[in-house]
Amino acid sequence: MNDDYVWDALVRRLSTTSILGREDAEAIRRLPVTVRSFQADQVIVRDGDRPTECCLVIEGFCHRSKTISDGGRQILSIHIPGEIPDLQSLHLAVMDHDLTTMSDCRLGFISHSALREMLRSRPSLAGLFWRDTLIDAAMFRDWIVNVGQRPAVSRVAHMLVEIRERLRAIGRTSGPGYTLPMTQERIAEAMGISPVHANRVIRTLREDGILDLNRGQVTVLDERRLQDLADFDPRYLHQSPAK
DNA sequence: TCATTAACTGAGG
DNA sequence: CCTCAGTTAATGA
Repeated sequence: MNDDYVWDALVRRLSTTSILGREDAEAIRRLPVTVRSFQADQVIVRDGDRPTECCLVIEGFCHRSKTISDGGRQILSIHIPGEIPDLQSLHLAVMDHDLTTMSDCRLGFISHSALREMLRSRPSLAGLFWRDTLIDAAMFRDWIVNVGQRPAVSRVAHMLVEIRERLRAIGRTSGPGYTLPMTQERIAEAMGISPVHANRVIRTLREDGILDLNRGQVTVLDERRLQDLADFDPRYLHQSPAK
């Protein structure tokens, strides 16, 4: 049940953002986990739920979102393997947003009690998970700035660069492109623009020879201009351990 | 279902 | 007047 691959992305990610000792890594790998497969667009945890376990993304992409009364949905964050998007449910009893799969996913569920026990007995890991939560908050701040201040073309460019850098950190991409299973409608929901405008923005990126986005396949055509447009400073990802 | 495009509209600089 | 973006609607893959 504790197949190594389940934890690989998480251990790799934590080793990138923090200093993860061998014993701490082994303690993580000893956590009891239930692995389940999900299809795309399945709600994992719903706004208002009171979860008793946390969800580790093992394979696939998820997002967190909130829906307002008129049905409009804002995607708040995108999650890749090695992340625990609802870690907050460990300390906040009631979910204040939805967690949904964006692609077919393999997810690992870890009980709150097992996580609490591990964090109680290993203060170094408690500190490390705290740091992870703060990085999550830093990413939210960046997301707000992106959606609130940048023009739509930069917004999309910024998000695509961020996801690429995060995939790189866990060794899931290296070349000039990567796979991101998002429809234009979902990109629109993430960027706070209409689907039609998302389409226009993507066309602009393609026509300007900066980047192509085709059925979930991202291809970078001009790295320099993409960086310029994205206005991307990776500091907020905190991918190097604090000294 | 998802992507594409045109046409029109309005806000704001 | 120009750019950006929302809406509507038609059409294509």
